Amino acid sequence: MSKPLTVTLPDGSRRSLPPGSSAMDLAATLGRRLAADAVAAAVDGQLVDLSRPLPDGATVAIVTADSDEGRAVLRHSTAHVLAQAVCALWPGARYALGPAIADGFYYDFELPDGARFSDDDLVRIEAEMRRIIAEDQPFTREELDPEQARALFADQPYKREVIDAVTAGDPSAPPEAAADAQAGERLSVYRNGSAFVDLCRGPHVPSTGRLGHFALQRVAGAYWRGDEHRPQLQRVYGTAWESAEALQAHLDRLAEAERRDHRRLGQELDLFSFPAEVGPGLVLFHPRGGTVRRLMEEDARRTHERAGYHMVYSPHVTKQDLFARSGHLETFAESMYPPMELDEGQRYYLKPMNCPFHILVYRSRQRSYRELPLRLFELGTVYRYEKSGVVHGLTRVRGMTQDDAHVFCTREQMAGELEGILRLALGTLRDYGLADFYVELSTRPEGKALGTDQEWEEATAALAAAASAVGLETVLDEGGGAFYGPKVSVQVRDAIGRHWQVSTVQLDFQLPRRFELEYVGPDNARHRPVMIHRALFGSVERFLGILLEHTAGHLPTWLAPVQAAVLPVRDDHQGYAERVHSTLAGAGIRVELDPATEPLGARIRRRRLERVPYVLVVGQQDQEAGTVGVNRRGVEQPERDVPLDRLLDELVEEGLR
RNA sequence: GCCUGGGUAGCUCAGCCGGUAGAGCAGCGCACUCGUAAUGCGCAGGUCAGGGGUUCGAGUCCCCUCCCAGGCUCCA
Repeated sequence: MSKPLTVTLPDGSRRSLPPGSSAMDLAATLGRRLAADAVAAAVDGQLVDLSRPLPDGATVAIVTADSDEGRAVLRHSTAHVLAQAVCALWPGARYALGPAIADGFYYDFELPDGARFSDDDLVRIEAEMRRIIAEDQPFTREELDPEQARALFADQPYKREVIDAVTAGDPSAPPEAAADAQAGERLSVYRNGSAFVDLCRGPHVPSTGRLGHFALQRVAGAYWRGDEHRPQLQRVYGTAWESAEALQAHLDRLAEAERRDHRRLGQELDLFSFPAEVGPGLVLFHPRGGTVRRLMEEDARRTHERAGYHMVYSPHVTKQDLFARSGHLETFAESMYPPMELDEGQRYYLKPMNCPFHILVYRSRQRSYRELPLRLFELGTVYRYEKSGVVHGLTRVRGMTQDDAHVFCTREQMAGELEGILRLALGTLRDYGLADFYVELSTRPEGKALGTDQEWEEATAALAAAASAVGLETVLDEGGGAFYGPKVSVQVRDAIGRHWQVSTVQLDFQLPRRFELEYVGPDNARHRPVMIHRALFGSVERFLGILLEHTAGHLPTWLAPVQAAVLPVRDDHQGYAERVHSTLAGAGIRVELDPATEPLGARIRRRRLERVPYVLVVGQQDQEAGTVGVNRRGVEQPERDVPLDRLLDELVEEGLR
């Protein structure tokens, strides 16, 4: 008779169990519900199968499917079932890696004879997976030494490569599916059903019957181990959840993101388009989108002038020498449009950045310390030759306009300038209705960075200080800085929880040196200024895209291309409608009139779908009383008999800047 | 750049085994004059992304190019 074993639960209490008890046994003593929801256990912080015998004295937490860890186990187990199904349907298929990822899982395959998956195949695979799940096959763990594992996976070259990498202690071994083994140690495999076995660290759910709330989503090509020189495999993506409700909620979130897609809204609201005739990543702004953009740009100019910036302009093309001197041709050439040959071999480039021009403005004459900080601002249109596979709507384009500025200052002024810029950025973002931010601090990149360690440290510290001064949560992005300096960026969380990089602030000691910038100090000696690159929107186009997705097209009233529509109930109210229209238009409101050529309900519907903030209905009573019926965006019930003066005040207050 | 899947009317999409193009919405015309999310009838609208090939015949099959989507790689 061996002694009972004792384990500690997460709340600090202890339990005694018969010797050899597993986590599943423990869960059963804690409650039937818990046992039913359990998918794995955390033993001393290590995730293991529920069936694993518990060591005496361990701290044990039961992991349920509705936790992040539990969902990861669920998803990984579902990925195994996916591979099992594919192997059943395509005998001879090779399977590579199949980890859990955010919201789901994937598995990479190489099918016999170069076969490929189609959408119909997804349906077949899913049916086979449901069959496997219905059989409630147990997942069983086995441990093998490397030689046994190689023999077991003799026909699976990708698995053998993983075994070799893991047993060799290769640090580049794929962590997502690697067996948790050191060189020379045993490897674990998991079996379920009679035919399927996969190299895997685990843990897994006890049996396939625990799975089922999943959906296969799409197929995609993916390079083996992310290397574009290696074979490209067929990847199947899916999502899996702990319950039908959680799965449905996720699918609803995806549908909501689809409805908010700025490319779709851009078309529906007639804001912009990307005609094939123009080229990928190149935007055409229509009148309404043009209005929004004009308002954003006017607002940006006003804000920057108030903050002590000077407006400058620079050309779209320039000679090669300028970008050679700035270093862009060395470090950025891949993203530049090819040059034009002009004037007996002189090469001109489309500009991918504005900074060299602003530097030349600075350098156009001698500068005194009394002029610093000198802040030069430009809505600068730049062109970048983004790879064809990466352009995406307004958020990744080949031609864009940055709200770009360069601040030239002394080292002493640097900290104050950085903090001021961050405050300006946050104020601007709040004006657009964005409220949930954090700051990301990007440090020195590997390899390609210019400058001394000491400069990088000083610059990074200055940025960190500014970030903490504005009181925002800061996340470190190791090695994410530009080649010429570290970066602080403001990340925005949008209405459906995604985050986007918007404002960026970069410190630069390099360009002032390359261009030999100077100012004359109070000591009458020449000094080198520091340069700060910064953009608040990032690019106007991209920011508009983010804003459209965040607001689902309900731009703040001050940005709405049409702020109000006036709808006469019948033809004989047309005269009064025209007076309402001209009153609002005269006050600077963007207002349109919809004559009574179709039923009122149809006109209201159209304007609501257009997201017009104020839909104004005027009829007999209004005409007699000098009032309007007001439909406010987002409000179901209209408000009747609103005096025109009162409405005008409201519109001016909300709609004008 | 790579992989896969796409491109049919302004938009969303149907179009079977190759037999010569269809719907809804939008547009235009006429009628309707209406108090809160789609009035009715009619008309027009197409180089089926572009080019080449196979075929008696191609939206449909094959090849090339362009563009789009989702991934992969990249993202100063």
